[in-house]
Amino acid sequence: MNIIISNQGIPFYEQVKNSLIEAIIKGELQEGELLPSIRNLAKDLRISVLTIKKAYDELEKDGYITTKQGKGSFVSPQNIELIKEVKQKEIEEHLNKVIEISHLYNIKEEEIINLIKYLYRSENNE
Amino acid sequence: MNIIISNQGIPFYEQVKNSLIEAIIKGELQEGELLPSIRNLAKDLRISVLTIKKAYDELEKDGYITTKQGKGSFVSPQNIELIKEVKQKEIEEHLNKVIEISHLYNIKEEEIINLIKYLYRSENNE
DNA sequence: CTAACTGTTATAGTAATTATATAACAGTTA
DNA sequence: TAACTGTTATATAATTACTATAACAGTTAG
Repeated sequence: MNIIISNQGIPFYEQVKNSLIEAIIKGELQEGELLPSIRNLAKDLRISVLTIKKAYDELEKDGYITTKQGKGSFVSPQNIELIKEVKQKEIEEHLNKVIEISHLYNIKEEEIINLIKYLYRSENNE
Repeated sequence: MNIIISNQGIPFYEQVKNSLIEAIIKGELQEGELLPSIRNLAKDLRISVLTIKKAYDELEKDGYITTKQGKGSFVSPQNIELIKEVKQKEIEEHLNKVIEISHLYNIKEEEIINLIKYLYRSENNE
């Protein structure tokens, strides 16, 4: 598992959280698997234990992991469909903003669709 | 011109800024037109003069208005194409995030395109 | 010129968020 | 018991957003 954090506006704990969610979704972290201890991860990333704890707390709140004092944090059984729904809402929010701007500038639906097709292919070829 | 601000995470100065940009784009504020004085607008919206000033400062920095001490702030001649380019970059950023999530969840391009067509129509019927 | 508008700037304070170090406390397990 | 886990308290610092107050400065109509 690869977690890289950088200092660019996005809080450290968010970056850690997102990296772990991604790893879980990609299957790099399997159900029941033990996460790095907050102390170890903090040492590896050279940030505070409390910052890692905050990330883990949020992951637990969101149902991705469970934590037990003295034992560690474990990947929860994942309801992929549920996660997908959450992510689809995120997609909708982004698309709504796209459409809001499009209407303001009279950008046609067709243009947006072409742009999506273009971007979709660029990313696939990475 | 209608500016409404609310206390929901988005900074006041951003809301003011965005409202004015929208008004300019829609033509509600014409080139050369005098904007409300920072003091009046602050009084109307019941927020600090300095917050309005911050919004106006950013609008000036971004080329939407020009401000002269003692006279007021005026809508700049708009290079609509330039603005459109800026906004297209915003659109691209949103779409890139959409695509990032899509790839993570194996959501097909077709699904996204259908979603955008659907959202496009819903907004048109408002 | 003065009054009444404009914007500008300085000072100082509050509040929330993010991040930190240190240290003590508590559960688990070999 | 030692060596891991996570938890909690305390204190500090930096940044962002927002505020009030007040003084300073340019513009313009009367």
